[in-house]
Amino acid sequence: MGRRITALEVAKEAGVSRSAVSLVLNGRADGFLAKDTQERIREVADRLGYRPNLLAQSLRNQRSKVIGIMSDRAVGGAFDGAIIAGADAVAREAGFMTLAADTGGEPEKAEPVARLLLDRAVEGLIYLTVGLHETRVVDSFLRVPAALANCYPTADSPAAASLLPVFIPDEPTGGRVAAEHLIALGHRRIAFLRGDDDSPASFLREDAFRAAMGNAGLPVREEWVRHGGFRTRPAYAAATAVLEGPADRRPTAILAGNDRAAVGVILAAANLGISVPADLSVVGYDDEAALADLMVPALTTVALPLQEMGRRAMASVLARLEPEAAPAPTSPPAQVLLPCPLVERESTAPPPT
Amino acid sequence: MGRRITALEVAKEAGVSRSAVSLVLNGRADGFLAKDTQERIREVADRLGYRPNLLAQSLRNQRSKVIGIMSDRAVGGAFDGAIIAGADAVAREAGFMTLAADTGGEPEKAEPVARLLLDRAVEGLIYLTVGLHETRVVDSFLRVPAALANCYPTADSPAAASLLPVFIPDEPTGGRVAAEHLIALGHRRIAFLRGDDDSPASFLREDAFRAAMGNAGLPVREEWVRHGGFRTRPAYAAATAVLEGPADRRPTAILAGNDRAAVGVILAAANLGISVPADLSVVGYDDEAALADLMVPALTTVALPLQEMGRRAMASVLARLEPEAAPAPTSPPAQVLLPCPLVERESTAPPPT
DNA sequence: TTGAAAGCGCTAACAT
DNA sequence: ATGTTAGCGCTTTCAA
Repeated sequence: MGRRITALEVAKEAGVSRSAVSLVLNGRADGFLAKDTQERIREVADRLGYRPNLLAQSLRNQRSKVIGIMSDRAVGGAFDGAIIAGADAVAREAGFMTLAADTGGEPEKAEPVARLLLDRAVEGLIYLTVGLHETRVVDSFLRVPAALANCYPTADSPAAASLLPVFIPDEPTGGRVAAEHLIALGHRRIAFLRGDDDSPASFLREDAFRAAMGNAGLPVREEWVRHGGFRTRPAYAAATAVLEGPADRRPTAILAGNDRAAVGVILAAANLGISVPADLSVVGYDDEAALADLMVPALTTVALPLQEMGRRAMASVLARLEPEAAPAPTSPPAQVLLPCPLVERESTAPPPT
Repeated sequence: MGRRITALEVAKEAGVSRSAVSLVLNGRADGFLAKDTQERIREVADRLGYRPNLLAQSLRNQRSKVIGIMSDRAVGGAFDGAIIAGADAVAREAGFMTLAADTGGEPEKAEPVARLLLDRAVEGLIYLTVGLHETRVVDSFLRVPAALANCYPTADSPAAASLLPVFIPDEPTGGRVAAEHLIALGHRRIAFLRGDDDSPASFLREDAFRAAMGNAGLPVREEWVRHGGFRTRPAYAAATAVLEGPADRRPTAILAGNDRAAVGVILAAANLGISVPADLSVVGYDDEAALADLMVPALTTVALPLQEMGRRAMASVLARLEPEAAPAPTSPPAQVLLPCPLVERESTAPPPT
């Protein structure tokens, strides 16, 4: 492992002082150093393959240019991955790197992990969760600019946590749009499969469904509003129950709790000989990568703004770090709802006549 | 943002020198400092909430305790995520953190990204790819202990790259095991859907299939060996073609190129009224999270050792960093094939009689 | 225009 | 058993 070139060596080789090197490489040399001296220094640095030691720079400048990202599950899932990707892109744009760590699903690890990140001198912190839910904000998050993505503070979080910017999906609108899509296609007999009970999104989506039906003057048949969960198998069972019976007495469309549940619905339909979308329209939720667009028929669904949550959370942190570069809105709203666009694919069509 | 406590402040408060603090906190104090002094220092450090600045430590010790992980695609997918998770777990175990970055799919970014990581003083480097394939190893990877996961060096890589430890799935064995599973169940009419042509895994799996059939004295029907790709839709079409015709003239089992293709097979079978696994057994490959175990019926598949590749790659790097702690095997083989275990679920059964 | 010097927070060899 | 000192690589006054 070859030793790295230091600024001092560049200075020697170029026959100048190491402050000269520093000045030139930081673009502060104009007016101090002769143009050709600057040029020579740059040339030598290049030739020697000089690269500044970012650790030393960080220490000296008290500025690490690193933002910490914490996830509540093992970093690596598709959901948190997309959020991190969004955050990372924005960070890199601004010359920052991201340092990611996860709590491995153990909430009590949040504080120690955050401290570890802080020990590495991260300048800001982002906490994100795989599914939308409440999170207890730990004290470390109040020590630097921070933001929450896909989650919001619990009531027992430190008081100041309520000031943290929160970026979450606009589930009410997403749920409404999904229902309205079906209604606009002409469906009147629409079933709703609610997701897991421990997710706030499940109820938000159900409420939105009911509201949309009400707005359209359509009745909600309670026997068609059932728990389907967030996984394929239970949804398969729920869909089978709803779909049994003659064609004129079953729903012509089903809104599933999420994409995995929608897969269960499609599989159940196939098993019953019901053709999607000719006889039954199916709408998922999440636009889960490598799932929704992978079904045959491809799944119409509502996309979660995963990347966008990451992007916005990072932007909000960065804005507080460099006020001049990206002036924050006068009074940033504590909670931002990001749109969940409908992604129309093949699994929805007008109802059979 | 509250200022952090430094070791000097702890020293003052405890009425000792800052070297005393350093010694105690690094466990080198025994024999130098009185027990009760040590105790007092620890107590004060705790009370003040002192935490060493890891940046300063890294600079001083020339030891950052950080390993860089590079991925060829946007960090966040399920495949690279699992590899990173494995690597990260091993790193954390050893008191290291990981700094992840990706090339965003642009090979020419590999070098600059690696340099960025090196500028942050990472002590080692791991390169991983989402799918198994060749990669041009960049020079930066030869400057520190490094390893490759799920990929191997191209011929035009620097000569020294051939010495890099490589951790890849044992596709030949995996493919063989999949075929033998079907054969052991009693299947004789087995079709094979090859994956994408640009993946070495596709051909490795096909060769393994042919070998297993040969070993069992079973004929390979060329019209049942077709290109199915790695995505659902083309596989759906290929499976439909293979499955048309009367039950006694079609295969009783299909080996798909990967799990997504297997989903296409299952969907195609459903569409043709062929029941899985009663009339047709289906085997996937990859054990893609949130896909294989999510189908109904759940997919029998061959698991890729994703986490294991990450784990082993990290262990290999760490071993060279701390020779005493984890003595490397005398002469580590340059290329390690990691087993791909069969995961038996519901989509396979004995053939119809 | 340049160079010397201080200091970011830490560790370790050395002197006391 | 304790304190002093030098230095990791860098930036930034300040004096020359």
